[in-house]
Amino acid sequence: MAGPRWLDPDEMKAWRLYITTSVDLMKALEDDVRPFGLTMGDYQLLAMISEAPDRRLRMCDLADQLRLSRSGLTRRMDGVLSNEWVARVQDQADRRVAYAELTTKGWNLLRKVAPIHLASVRRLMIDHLSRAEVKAVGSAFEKISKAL
Amino acid sequence: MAGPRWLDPDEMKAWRLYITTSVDLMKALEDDVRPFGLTMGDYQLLAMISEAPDRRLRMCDLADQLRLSRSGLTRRMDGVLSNEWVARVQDQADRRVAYAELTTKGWNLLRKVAPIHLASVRRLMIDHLSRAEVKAVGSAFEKISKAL
DNA sequence: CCGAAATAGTTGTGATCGCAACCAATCTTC
DNA sequence: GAAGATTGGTTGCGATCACAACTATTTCGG
Repeated sequence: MAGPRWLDPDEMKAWRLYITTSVDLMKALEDDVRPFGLTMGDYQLLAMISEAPDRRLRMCDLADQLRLSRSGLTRRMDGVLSNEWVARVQDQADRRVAYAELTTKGWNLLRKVAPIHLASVRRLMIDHLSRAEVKAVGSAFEKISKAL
Repeated sequence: MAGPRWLDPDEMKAWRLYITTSVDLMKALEDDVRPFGLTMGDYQLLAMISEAPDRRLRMCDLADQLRLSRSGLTRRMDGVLSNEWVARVQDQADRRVAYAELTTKGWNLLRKVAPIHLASVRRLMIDHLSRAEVKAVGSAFEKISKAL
């Protein structure tokens, strides 16, 4: 085991706190959207579509952005379709393609939930950080993301 | 919607990159332990036990540290038990209690995999960050963790 | 001490999600 | 323009995990 350098205390601290806290943080965010009948998965799906032109997105692109497999997205759509937050629209030009389109009902729900979710993100994370920490977290994950 | 303050660009960047990159990062770490027949869940379980006195831990404490429900841990144990990486040891004093104890086989596996996993953490995350960013990530998640 | 409450762990059930296999539509190549 | 490759999406299946209900053991109040 001529192995790689071990992690020094700062590195170990960053790594461990990041890993364990991330799980807790996600559960806390989940708790805050549950009263609206949403999971974080649903919320992120709605939010993602809402930012696309015409509030619609190809299934394919949606899956990529949500980091879901195609089959994973198909199953997640079941829920938001039956709740009529999202409608399925078949593309006329390329008949393989389906769009996920936010309904008025979905849009209204999102407008209601987004401020609550935003407040959660502040309360649980952002508001505890100094300006420097916010910037450092941003640049750190930007670098990690680019390297992936 | 007299709502809370929106996120400014730095805050939004930190939040979004953190959320999306975390998913990708976890998948990449998963890929690196898979060749050893391990999931990250298994790895974290083995690592957690290995650091406890006598390399054994009460099921209960293990579940808390791994952020698993009790039933979740019971099911996860199935895998590591059948692979004989961990043994189940009943407490004689309190017969409700079971310990998860790392076997020699499990310990040998962990010694082999740990350096590879460590190298992954460096390659995928730590080595891309400046010293200041490492410290900032550590202190940021420490604050978030304490607030939870 | 004895019954009630608390604690440790497992099992039934249902949700989520990935992989492999599949079907359908489009594009490519000769 | 037809065969083969590629792309978009769904379905069968298995893995993971949480919640609720359950059993077994221990602890506590009176």
